[in-house]
Amino acid sequence: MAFWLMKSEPDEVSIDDLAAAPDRILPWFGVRNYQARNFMRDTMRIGDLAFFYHSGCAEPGIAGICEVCSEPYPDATQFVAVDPYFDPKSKPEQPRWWLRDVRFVKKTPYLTLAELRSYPELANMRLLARGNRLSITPVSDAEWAFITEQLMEQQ
DNA sequence: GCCAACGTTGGC
DNA sequence: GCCAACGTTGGC
Repeated sequence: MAFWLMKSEPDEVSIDDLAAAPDRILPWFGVRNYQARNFMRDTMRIGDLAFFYHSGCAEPGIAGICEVCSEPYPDATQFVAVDPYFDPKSKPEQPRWWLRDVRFVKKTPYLTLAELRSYPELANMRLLARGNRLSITPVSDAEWAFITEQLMEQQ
């Protein structure tokens, strides 16, 4: 099993939105970056766990954990002409953008970006790399263990 | 295949 | 709202 970090703007889809969705499942729509798409389409497996990260908000940070729960399938928004994620170059017979569903696992203590940056154990975390903009990044076993066991279990 | 121009992300 | 960093596009 692999671990991931997936960014979402909470104004669009937050951890609470995922928790409130039918069956607590939502498609991870809107990814329009090839590297992030490849992670989602080719590398992820059902059962992988991901940090649900809130970006583009007053205090960005990890808000919870979700689980990859479907095989990849085409992102429907790419074909909808009035959709913000419409891609006129993508054809239904050869979709460019793929996604998977994720299922709510739990909310966690909110770990801000600033706090994450303060731990030497996370110095090499992809999220924290200079200029990183990727919306889906791998998380190492050690990083996952440190965050879930050391940072989220404290009272 | 190079690279300038442009658009986007995302923290601040 | 600003701007650094990065990805994509398209002319050559």
